[in-house]
Parts: sequence; C-alpha cells; structure tokens
Amino acid sequence: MTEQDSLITQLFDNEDELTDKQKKIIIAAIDSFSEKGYAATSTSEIAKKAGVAEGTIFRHYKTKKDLLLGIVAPTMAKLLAPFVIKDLYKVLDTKYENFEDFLRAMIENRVVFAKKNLPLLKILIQEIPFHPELKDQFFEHIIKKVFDRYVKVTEHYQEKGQIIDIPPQQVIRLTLTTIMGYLIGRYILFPNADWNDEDEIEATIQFLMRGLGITD
Amino acid sequence: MTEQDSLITQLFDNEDELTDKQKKIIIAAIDSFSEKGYAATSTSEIAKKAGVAEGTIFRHYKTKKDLLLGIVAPTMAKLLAPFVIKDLYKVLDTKYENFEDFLRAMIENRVVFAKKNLPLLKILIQEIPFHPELKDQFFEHIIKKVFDRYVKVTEHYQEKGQIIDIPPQQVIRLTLTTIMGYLIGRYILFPNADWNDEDEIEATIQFLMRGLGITD
Amino acid sequence: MTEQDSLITQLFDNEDELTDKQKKIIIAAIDSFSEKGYAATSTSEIAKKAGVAEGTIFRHYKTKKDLLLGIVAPTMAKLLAPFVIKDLYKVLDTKYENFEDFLRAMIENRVVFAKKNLPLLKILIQEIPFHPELKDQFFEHIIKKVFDRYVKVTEHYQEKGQIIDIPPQQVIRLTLTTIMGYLIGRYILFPNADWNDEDEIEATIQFLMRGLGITD
Amino acid sequence: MTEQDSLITQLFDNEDELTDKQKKIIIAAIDSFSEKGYAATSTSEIAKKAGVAEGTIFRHYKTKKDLLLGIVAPTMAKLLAPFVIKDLYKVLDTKYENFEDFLRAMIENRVVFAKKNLPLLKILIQEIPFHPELKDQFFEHIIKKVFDRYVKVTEHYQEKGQIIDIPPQQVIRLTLTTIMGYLIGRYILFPNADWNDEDEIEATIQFLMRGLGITD
DNA sequence: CATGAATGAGATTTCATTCAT
DNA sequence: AATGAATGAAATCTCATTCAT
Repeated sequence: MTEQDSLITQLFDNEDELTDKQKKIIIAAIDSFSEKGYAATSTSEIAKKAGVAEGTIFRHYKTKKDLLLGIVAPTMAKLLAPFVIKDLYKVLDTKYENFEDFLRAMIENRVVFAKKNLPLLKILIQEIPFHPELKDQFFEHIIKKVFDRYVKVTEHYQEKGQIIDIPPQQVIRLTLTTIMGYLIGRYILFPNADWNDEDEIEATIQFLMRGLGITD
Repeated sequence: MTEQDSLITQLFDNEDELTDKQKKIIIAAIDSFSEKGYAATSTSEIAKKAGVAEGTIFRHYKTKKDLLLGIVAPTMAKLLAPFVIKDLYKVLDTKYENFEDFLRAMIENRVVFAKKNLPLLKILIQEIPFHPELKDQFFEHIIKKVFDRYVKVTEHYQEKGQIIDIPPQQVIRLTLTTIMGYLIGRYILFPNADWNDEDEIEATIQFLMRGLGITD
Repeated sequence: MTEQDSLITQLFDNEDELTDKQKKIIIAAIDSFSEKGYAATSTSEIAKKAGVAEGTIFRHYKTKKDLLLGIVAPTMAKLLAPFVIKDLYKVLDTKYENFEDFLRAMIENRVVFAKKNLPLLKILIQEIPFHPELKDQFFEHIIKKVFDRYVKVTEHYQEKGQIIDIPPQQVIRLTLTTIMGYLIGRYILFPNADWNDEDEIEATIQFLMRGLGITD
Repeated sequence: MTEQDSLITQLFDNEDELTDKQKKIIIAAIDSFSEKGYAATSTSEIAKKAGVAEGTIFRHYKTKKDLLLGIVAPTMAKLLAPFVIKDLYKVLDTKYENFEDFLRAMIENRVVFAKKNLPLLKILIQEIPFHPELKDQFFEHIIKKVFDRYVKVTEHYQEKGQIIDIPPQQVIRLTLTTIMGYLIGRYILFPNADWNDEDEIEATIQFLMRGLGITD
C-alpha cells in the first residue's frame, strides 16, 4: 500500500464505498490540482493519469467542479478534526497543564498532518480564493469552529495566567499565522531548501511562548 | 486620475512608454487575474474589460503568459525596492537607532505598499506556486536580495544587543511570516471582517518585539 | 461505393480501423489539401466538408500537420509498393524478358496508380518542398528503396545487352523524369487539354527505348 | 553588390524605379515565398526580414497577393525571353545549323538562368497550381508563345531531316520534360547530392538526341 | 513616403460534457 | 458501470489590412 493510497483510504474510504476507478480518479485529480491548479487542469488529463476513460469521471462527478468539491470537503473535515473534541477542558487540564505543552502538541500534530496531506492542503489554500462556495464552507465549517474552540482555550490559559492579557482573537491570529507561515515556507515555498525541522519547530515554539506566554 | 491609474503610473509608466491601450490592458488584466486567477481568466475577457480588440493584447504580449510576466516582473521589482538602499547601516544608525523603530517603519511601509498594490500582490502570491519561472524569479531577485540585506540588519541589531541570539535566518523567517500573515489575513482572506488596523499592527509589533527583542 | 471511398478503403482501411467520421475527415482533407494546398486550407473548412465538428478532427489528429502526415505517409507506402517485390529477378526473367516489356508494364502500372490517386499525389508533390519531415521520409523510405531496386533492374538489362552502357543512376533519372514529366503534364498542369493517352504513352515508351535501349 | 541584388536589378529594376525599401521587400518576399510557400508566409514576417514597417508593404502592394504577382509576373517575362526572338529562322540557320547545337545552346542557357533565378522559379512552380490567375497567365503568356515558337523550330529541324517524324508537340513535351526533370531534380529535390553537372547535361543531351534525333 | 499601433475576422486548438454502445 | 467518439463553445493566437501620425 503506497503513501498515497493510505491518504486516500484515510480521507475518503470511510465515508462512501469508492470503486477502484473512483479512487484512481481522486488520486489523479489531487495530484494535478495541487500541482497545476484547478483551472489549469483538464479532465482529460486526470482521466489519462487515472487510467480511466474520460466519461468515467463524469459518471461519478457531474461536473469538474463537483470533483474539486468532492476532494476538498473531506479535507476540510479532517483539518478540523483535532479541534472537535467534546470535553476540551478536561483534556486540557489533564493532558496539557500548561500552554507550552498544548502549543507543542498542537504544532506537532498539525505538522504531521500537513506533511501527510500536503497536496490536499495545497489545493485548499490555492483554490479557496477563487471559489466563493469553498470560501464560505471554509469560513463556516472551519474557521468559526476552530475559532470558537480556540477562544475558549486561550481564555482557559489566560485565566491560568499563562498567556498575556490581549484579546483572544489576536492570540489566535498570531499563533495560527506563525504556524501556517512555517508550514507554507517549509512545504510549499521552499520544500527543497535544507531544513532542520526539529530546530525550526523548537524556535517557533519558543518564539510564540516569548511573544504570547507569561513565564515567571 | 483614478486610484488604479496612479498604481499603473507608478509601477509601469516609468520603465517604458506605454500606449493608452496598453495601460488599459494591464489594468484589466490585473483586475481579472487577481480576482479569478490567471488560468481562469480569458484574454477575450481582458480585451472586453480593457475596451480593446483581442488582437491588441497579442500585439503587445506575444502570449497570455507574457502578459502575466509583464505584470508580475515590475511588481517584484517594487516589492524589493525598500530593501535596496545603498548605505543601509548609515540609515539604520541615524534613522532607526533601535530595532523596534526599524520594525515599525518597515511594517508601516509595507502595509502601505500592500494596501496600494493589493491586486498585484494577490496575483503574485496566487500564481507563484504554478509557474516555475515566477518562482525562480522570485527566489533569485527577491528572496535572495532581501535575505542578504536582512541578515545584515539582524546582525547589526544583534551586535547592539537588541535582538536575541538566534540564527538570523530564523529571525527573518519569523518576522516576515508574522507580517505576511497579518497582510494575508487582513487583505486577502478576510478583507470584510472589521479590523482595527492600528491595534492589530501595534499588537503585531509588540508580539515581534517580545518574541525577538531584548529589552532591559 | 464511390470512387473516393474505394481509394480510402484501399489506402487507409487496412492499417487501422477508422471510424466513419475519420474516413470522412480524410476524404475531405485530401480534397481540400490537393486543391488549395495544405497551408491555405483551414481545419474548419475540412470539418464542414466532412460534416463533422471541428473538434472531431483534433480528437483523431493532434494537430493540423498530423492530419497531413496521416494522409501522406500511407500514400508513400503505396507509391513504393510495386517496387517492393521479393524475387525481383525471377519476375524479370519470366515476366519481362526484355527491357521494353518491363518499361511498358511499369509505366502502365504507375499511370493507373496515378489516375486513381491523383489528389494524393498532388498533395505529395506540392507539400514535400515545404515540410522537411516529408522530404526526409520521402527520401529515406521511397527514393532510396526504389533507387536500390532500380539500379539492380538496370544492371540486369545492361548485362543482357538491352540498355546502353551509362551509369545506372542516369538511366534511372532519365526514365523517372520522363515518366513523371508525362504524369505531371497530363494530370496536374494540363488535365483539361485533350490528350490521346495511348499515343502519348506509346510515344513516351518509344522515346525511352530509343534514348536508353539497344536494339539490334 | 550581392548576388540577390543583381537578380533583383536584372528582373525588376528596369521596369519601374523601385525605392530601396521596395527592393528589400521584394528580396525578403522572394526568400520567404520560395522557402515556405506563399500561403505559409506572413506579411509581418516579410516586413521584419526586409527591415520595413508592416504598413510599408501595403503602400507598394495593395494586397499580399499583389506582392506575389509583382514578383511572379516579371519572372515569367524573363523566362520567356530567349524564345522571343524576331528572326528566329535566321538565327537557327546561321547559329545552329543542326538540332544538337540548338539543343545544347538552349539547355545551357536555361540551366544558367535556372541557377540564377532558383528561388523565383521555385515560387513559380509551387504557386501556379494554387492560383488560377497565375495558371492562366502562365498558359497564355508563356506556354503558348514558347509552344508556337518551338513548333516552328521543331518543324524546321524535321524538314532538315534532323528530328524524327512525330508530332511536334510530342517532341516539345519530351524535350521540356527532360530538361525540367533535370533542373527540378538538380536544384529543387536534391540540391545537396553531389552532381557532376557537365556529365549530367551531356548525358541529357545525348539522351534527347538519341530519343528524338536522326543521325546518319 | 514611412510607420507601427490597432483591428476584427478567422485560424488552430482545447475542453467539459454528452451519449450510444 | 465504463467507455471513448463526438460535440460545439470558447480559448489562444495569427494575420492581412487600415489609418492616424
């Protein structure tokens, strides 16, 4: 089982039962969309790469856009996953007694996720500006939910005196920005530079802790 | 003279003399490219928006891609501009005795630039991943030059004991990331949210100062 | 079954199975190319004449030039056919004991061929000077092979004392030139003049025999 | 003065006074037309090669076709020249007492002409099939006149008992065909093969003499 | 005379989508 | 379900020609 396969399995398999061809179509589409962008990818190219007939794509997805959405929607769901924990506070109290632990856990978790789902994330990032539906979905289902949770988390640690007293949304913006900045630079802009991941992640955490944390 | 006009004037006029139609083509192309992306914009659409025959576009730009490059290249040049100062140290010594002043000046300068050249920056950001030539140009002409300058600036302030002692490239990555993060969130992702720019910028500077600066 | 149909059947059908539309495209292309030349024929014109959507042409031939090559290549093959006989000498010994018989047979055979494939030959002759690929193909696959065979044939009859003793390549040049000259004048330059084919062919054979043969 | 220049001078200069630019246009057009064909040559290409503005071409020639005609017409005139001699019989009686001398003189003269005007002849040969006006002109002004003259010449030598007794038009067809065949093979189809011109011409003359002449 | 920007008709080519098999 | 030929609208690009300067 290839890396790609596992990705597909993880993201797509559990929802519906996908035929073999359908999986191949999705894999091919992810590959092309992430590399050339949605608009610059032709369905015939996807068909060829997937080893299916052109018509087969349209048997499963009414339009090309449907195919994009069929890829992006589950990606968003997964992106959201770690933030959708029911008893968040309990988790925080028991697992991450202080902010730094939480930050570290979150960053590491998301870095792993990013590494595994790089093409999918690229598609997400690159296509959102051009498709209002995506933008809306992203805003409605991701941003809001993550934001709400994260506001609570921030307040939680602010109450504990571990985060400086600025509006939670600023904390969130600066945190996410810093993490996304690392991921984009690392995996999208300069994937070929030689990175010492451990060092960079540590530096990033230290930077965030100094910028946002209170240490006595 | 419209806002757009002044942008064009600034960015494109001084290099070559552009005909009236050529200016209109550039304005229309910027508009469409930034809104729908390069691949999803048709030349006929640009021609119509510019009030020009489609053939006219191809008289000035041999291909559609040439048009993109003709827009992006000068943008890169301008993006680079503030970092290309000859006597950098003198400027630093006299104008920005401490890091915070420099940071503040730079951020404000780039925020103004971003506000004015938003569509151009959108095009730049959105198209770089899809066009290796752009990526190369960007890397060669922008990143390297800015990086070199900025390494020196960082070392300058590190010697003065105003920046913590970590590798300059980490300082740079974290700084640029934080600033870009602000700009992208502010102007590209959520331009319609209600932002209190002054507060956010101040928060960003404070965050950077805490994260990177040494204050005694 | 029309005349055209049989031509296509003969030349194109046996290689691959062509769809009905593809045949129509080929017939239309041959018609237009031979009449107006490749460069002056538009694909839309071919599509219209073939009763096919323009896109259909490009489904079968990636470019307009491919269409030309798809027509010309099999023509070359057929042109070559009569010269590709395995046991050439046996044929000569049994069927054509003397040079005149051979000459007569060859001329008649090629005249029939020319009459039947006139448009294709026109295309071949007219386009070869403009397309290096064609020229190369023609040289490599036709000229060389025909030439080699023909040198042997010439030597065969020279040994029998039926052809004058000059270099074989001169014999060949003069023979082909004379035959081609007749065909081009007859069918391409002045197809509408009133020709007495039998007389002309007989005169041509007599001319060649006097010019090249030895009769005791 | 270049070779090209002399060609132009000879063919075009004496008729009208041509400006410097006009000459350049003609030279460029001859070059491109002969190499790529009329239909595949763009006026802008000619303008560029000639070093003039696109508009300049149309100042001198109303249409692209006019340019072609402006090149081809004088070529035809020159092609005809040697046959337009008033007192043909006197010339024949005094200069060329026998057919072989005449043949030799004519071939040599036309070979020289062909060598010097190769591109022009290529254009003539290649474009005639596609332009009815050219065909008509060629037929009316060249073929007929040459034919008429040549019928008389043939009859002249037939009366003298030097040419076999077949219809003059057959003599003409076979003669021209043989000469053209040599020229086309020599200069158009295989200009790069190594030719021994003297030998080939001599062989051609001998061939014609054997095929058509009477030697006692 | 000369220029070259501008045009718009048309050429080649691409592509999402349909449909008969 | 799958195929792939066919479509026609639209995309990119070319080009002969015009015209203001």
